[in-house]
Amino acid sequence: MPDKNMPEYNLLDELKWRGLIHQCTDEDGLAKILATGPQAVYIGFDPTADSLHVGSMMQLMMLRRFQQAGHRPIALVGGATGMIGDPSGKSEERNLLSADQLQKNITGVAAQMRQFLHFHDDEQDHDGNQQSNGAVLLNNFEWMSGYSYLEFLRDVGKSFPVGAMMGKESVRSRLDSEAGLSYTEFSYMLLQAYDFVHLSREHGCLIQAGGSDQWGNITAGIDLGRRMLGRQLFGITAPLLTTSDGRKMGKTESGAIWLDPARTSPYQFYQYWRNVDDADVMRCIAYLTEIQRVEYEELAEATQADPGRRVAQNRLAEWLTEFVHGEDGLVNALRASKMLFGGEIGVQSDASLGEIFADVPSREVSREKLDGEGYWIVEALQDAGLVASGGEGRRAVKGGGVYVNNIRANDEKQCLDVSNLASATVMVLRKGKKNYALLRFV
RNA sequence: GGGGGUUUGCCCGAGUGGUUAAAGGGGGCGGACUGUAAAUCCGCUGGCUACGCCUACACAGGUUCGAAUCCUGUAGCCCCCA
Repeated sequence: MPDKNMPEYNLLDELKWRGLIHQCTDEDGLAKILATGPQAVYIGFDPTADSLHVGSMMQLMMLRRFQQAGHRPIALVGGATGMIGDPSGKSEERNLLSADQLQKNITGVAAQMRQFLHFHDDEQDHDGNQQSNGAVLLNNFEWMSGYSYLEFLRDVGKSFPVGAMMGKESVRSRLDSEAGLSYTEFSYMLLQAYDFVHLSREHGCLIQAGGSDQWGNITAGIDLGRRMLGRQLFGITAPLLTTSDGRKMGKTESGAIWLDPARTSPYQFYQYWRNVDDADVMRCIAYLTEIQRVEYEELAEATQADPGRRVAQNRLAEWLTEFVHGEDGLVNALRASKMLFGGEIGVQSDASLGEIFADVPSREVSREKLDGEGYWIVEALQDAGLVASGGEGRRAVKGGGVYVNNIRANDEKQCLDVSNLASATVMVLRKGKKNYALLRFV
């Protein structure tokens, strides 16, 4: 139950001002059932990796917002559907995952969801009311694996007009393309549609949310619900998180931004958000954070007035980093940012350097290199992996793009020795603005 | 099956038998400026044990003191005729 003492808060209004409603099957109907009491809401997650990335954050935050409004979120991981692969928005047939990999992915993803959702029914709220909207994690493999092909065709396939399937954008675009569409992928829609029916029947779930690319799958589920159960289901989609020029957010040249700190360190995560374009930052804040409307307006105004200060970017980066990686993660990210974008790196301890430069690639080099005539800087750059060849290294130094402990080195013949160490065993090399590498002398 | 054309560095694209490691552009990488931005401007952009050496203009051979540039063959792409 929603906390009676909380200020009355209308979920749909909240979603609306945040721009989170892209499409909705029956908004008035949805508003009505939301008003009647707690509802179960489901969003499906594709376990394609053992970590979620920022693309899934939208969906998780969506569930979280529902939960905060007193509703029960159902996070569905697609153990079964993941074996098939959703063709929506994909230009090619997907590789199927092995059962082992799938299990690993589900475990990893489920752990991350705890950051966003409360999974247990709380004992009682302070009015003594039973809190009963703990999130539920389900895996559709549970009900799909035992379903025989024949039964499925009789129960589900029978209620599925091919004409409607052919009309879906996801199918059509693939049929017209060269890549084509396999029967397996074509059938994906039936599985997801059936999930909705199953959840409706077993968990009383009437609402499915998702990204706008899920519209076709969601409406398929709604149709199936009407046919099989004679029940009115609802669908709501959020816009995709894209940049102002239409590219998906959360991707960099070097890959996706993950929630798992082992894949994307808090520092990288923080930096990604801090560098969001002015044109995109307010949308990110609305979509991904719980920053309230008043502050949102202030940030928008501040950005408009003086974009150079980047108050909105900083706030976004700090909010998200703390939310996903905790206070420690944020502190580390801030410390590393300060060091990496600051001036000269003075003498540090090995431990603190190691922590700050946790993301930075490091190589071990024999300490003897520093003896005698020293360690030629070009060779050091190569050993650190910052340049591919000696020639490139020389050019980089000549062009003024190489720094040792953040001090520019401009002599290509320079040799490094013990005095260039930033800590007992570590030297910090940098090429250009942001390319760091550590050398550990052992 | 016959005839013609084309093939250049990460990509596009110039190229005279002799400073051609190959014009120009794009991209990439540095630098300046800036907001750890965009735009702009500047430099670099085959390798090396480096004032020198090596490998490069589809591939293999040949003609030349000398070839990306001429000849022959092979392969890829394009066009025309049957």
